[in-house]
Amino acid sequence: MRGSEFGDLQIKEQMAKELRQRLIEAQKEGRPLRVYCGFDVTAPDLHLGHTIPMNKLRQFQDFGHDVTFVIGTFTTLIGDPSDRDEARVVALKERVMKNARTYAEQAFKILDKKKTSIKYNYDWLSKLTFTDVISMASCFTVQQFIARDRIRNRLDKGDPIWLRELLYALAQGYDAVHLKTDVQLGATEQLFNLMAGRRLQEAFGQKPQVCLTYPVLVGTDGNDRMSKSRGNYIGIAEPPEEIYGKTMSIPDSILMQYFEMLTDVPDEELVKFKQQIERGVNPMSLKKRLAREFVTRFYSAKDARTAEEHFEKTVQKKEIPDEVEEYRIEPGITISQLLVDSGLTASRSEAVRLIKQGAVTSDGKKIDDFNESVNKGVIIKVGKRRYLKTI
RNA sequence: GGAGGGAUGCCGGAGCGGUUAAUCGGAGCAGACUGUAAAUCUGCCGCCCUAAGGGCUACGCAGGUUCGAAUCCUGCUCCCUCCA
Repeated sequence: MRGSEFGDLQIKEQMAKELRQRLIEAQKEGRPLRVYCGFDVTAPDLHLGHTIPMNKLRQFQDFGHDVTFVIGTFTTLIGDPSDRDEARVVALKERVMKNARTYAEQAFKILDKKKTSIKYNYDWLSKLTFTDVISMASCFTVQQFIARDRIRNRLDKGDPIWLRELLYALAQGYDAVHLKTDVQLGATEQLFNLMAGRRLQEAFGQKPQVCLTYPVLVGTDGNDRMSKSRGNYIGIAEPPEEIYGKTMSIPDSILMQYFEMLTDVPDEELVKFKQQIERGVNPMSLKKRLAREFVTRFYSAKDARTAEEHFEKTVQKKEIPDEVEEYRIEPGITISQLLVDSGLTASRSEAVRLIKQGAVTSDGKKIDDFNESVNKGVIIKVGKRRYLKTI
């Protein structure tokens, strides 16, 4: 139960109790618990936010329980309100199916491949009939939906609430029925959907699942929830240097939160970290530790060291990285033209702007004339970390 | 079927006839500083040009009024709310 968060003490106690009972029962019956967590495929990559429930799944797995990683290939299609014409829905479906595959691959960075079953909820949800949906709908009242904060607020503000959004809960709830789940994990905001699963399971004569919910992870900007579309995410399949660098860029204020929610660093050590920060120790050193934790988990300790060296060299010491992309030029090309041609800047205007801002150097010398010509064999640097070697 | 509201740059959101390439906030980028790609401060943030100047596009779409429109008018498309 550690790390779980319901926002409601009563539910938490109830769930703790049920989980205990369920574990005892399962042991008596000599069977493992069926545990699952579903993930909608809104973007092609899994990020740190996804790893919170995944780590929990892994724990269950390590204790010998059955873990199912459900990819929401159907629920994702319901979720997106912006795509409505036929052609785009088809495209969306293709994209979802494609992304689903990368999800499955990435999931094994955390889960044990041999012990995990991956399932796609399109497989069973798409087969439900309208009759099925109606009978499930009879398990809920509109009042229950209105009682939800998010819905209430939108109602008050006069914002639209799509019927489909309400049906979403049924779809997710049915996953639990189909899988005959004992335990479902999800983010706190998913509580309603998880509870819908309980209700449906009862209606189908099953024992209602235990729900465990976890806090939503704040993104690297320290403000909004982590999501790919906001660009404040760290993807678990990103290159090591990228994971390391992005971690170093999180605001100090969310450092401890990340340690607590995303790593296995023991509590005692975390207490020490907090004390260190209070004593005025530079959070940078702790952040490096955090960055190493991430890279180690998704790659290896060796990759973590390499990424750290890369970071220290290029960012802290501002040295040129070992490997700089080479770009073939016609001698005498102007710097602004080069920046555009090579794609280092999106337009000539941008190139000119950056040069005026003193952001462009050639072999370390600042360039201040955008018509200056460039020779072969120099290293062009734009801003903090864009490099190019002319050949 | 009826009444009303809306569509603005990556996002949010001002402007409601004239220094408006368009207030402001966020994101992004750059510079300074530093303890890191943190924080803070400053600047930039449509495109193009032989560039402290000039040009061209831009405020849902298509026309119109006007010396001049994102701002007014007409039609169209899409969205939202309420009533039936």
